[in-house]
Amino acid sequence: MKKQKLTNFFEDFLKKDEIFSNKKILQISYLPDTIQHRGEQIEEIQNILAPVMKLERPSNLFIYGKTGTGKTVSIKYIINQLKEAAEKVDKPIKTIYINCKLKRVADTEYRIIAQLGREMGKKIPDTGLPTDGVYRMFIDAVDKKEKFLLIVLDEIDQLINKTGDGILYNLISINEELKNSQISIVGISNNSRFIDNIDPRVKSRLSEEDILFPPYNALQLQDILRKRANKAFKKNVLKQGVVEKCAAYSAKEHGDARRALDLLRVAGEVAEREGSKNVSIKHIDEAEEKIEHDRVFDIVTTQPKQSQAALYSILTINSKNDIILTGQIYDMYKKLCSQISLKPLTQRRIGDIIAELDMLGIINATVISKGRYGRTREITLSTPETTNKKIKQLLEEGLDIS
DNA sequence: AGGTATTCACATGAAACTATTCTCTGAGTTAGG
DNA sequence: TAACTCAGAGAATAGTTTCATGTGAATACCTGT
Repeated sequence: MKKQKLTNFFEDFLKKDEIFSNKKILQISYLPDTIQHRGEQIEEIQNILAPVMKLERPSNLFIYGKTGTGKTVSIKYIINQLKEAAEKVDKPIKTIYINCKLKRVADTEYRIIAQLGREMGKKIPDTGLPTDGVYRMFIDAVDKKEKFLLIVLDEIDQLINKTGDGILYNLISINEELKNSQISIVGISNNSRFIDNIDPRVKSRLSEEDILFPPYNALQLQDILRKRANKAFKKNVLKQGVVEKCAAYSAKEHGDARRALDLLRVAGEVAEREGSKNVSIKHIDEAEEKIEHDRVFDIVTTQPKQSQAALYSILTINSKNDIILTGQIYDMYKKLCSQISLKPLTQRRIGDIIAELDMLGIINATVISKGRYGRTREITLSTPETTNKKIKQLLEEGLDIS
């Protein structure tokens, strides 16, 4: 009896595959073979980088634009083209793409240089070496024979405000040490103000050229979505208005194509799980909710214990009244710590943790001044009541609270 | 009444410290010739 | 004598703590009317 059920389940599961024909296409890692609505920018970048084919050093380039405006896709597309072309005519051109946001891979000066060195074929350990030693290794590797190196640093703003702008300065000055080779740098950043906060000497040299990727508007998003959806979904699966709704939703949020694609994919998954044969607007609403829900849960469960404890304190106080202040949280937190025998952190640190939770969008914390009665953060929760309860339960398990 | 000074309750910043992980180096040890 | 082992010095990094300084506006305190 049981066995029967099981096989049926899997059979059904297979049959359910009536929605997607190729889900990969909707994933963010997918590289489309043509890029829509970014022709202007791509052409501009190509023009700037083109001299490298004649073995002249192209200008350093700085690209900025909000998330999901096609920066990464475009540059990857161009790099691929360049690689192919260089191979064909046998020019010594090498490109390296590094995403500076990747935790524990490329988010410090040492790791960036180590990563670059590895790309050049050196074996560099994760730790233990002095940073300037790694610089030497990298420079030696590059300069061994004549070549042109194009380094793309994606999400460079994350790196800089974590570690300062020393890296950029060093990286730019490497050129002076190289005898045979030359380096050009392409920096990609999400926020355009970032460039104003760096050392002016570095600034002028890094952004010899810069290019702005504007957000997509709703129509462009629709185009992009439709093109990908045609390949990703089976025929006639998407109901009328689905693509439009996805596009509208994301256009509202500063034209983030990544979001829109995600939304479409999750909507498909929701429909699939439901056993529905097509994706309707209802599924999009559900997907929207699910994405947010998943995001919050994911963040909460992956936080370190101390942050979880702080969050739990906030949730506990919240059930009594609605305006919460830093001091109250700290008191509650200390009580909680002795209860679960956790070594309490200082108030200074808890203040930072609260700021972090705010950044992650789990809570809303605003600094307010209450005049004679001091200055503090006023904290409210950004998630609905039901979610809060679930989060609290989750934390109780994680923190072993009886 | 109107203006200035205080004061609260933290925020915010910088530096120093701790613990962990990892490499490199050179002294001491071992095993084979 | 070459190969191996192992402890100690140095580094990088994440996560804190310690110390120092900053801050916005409700109140307390004056001051001249």
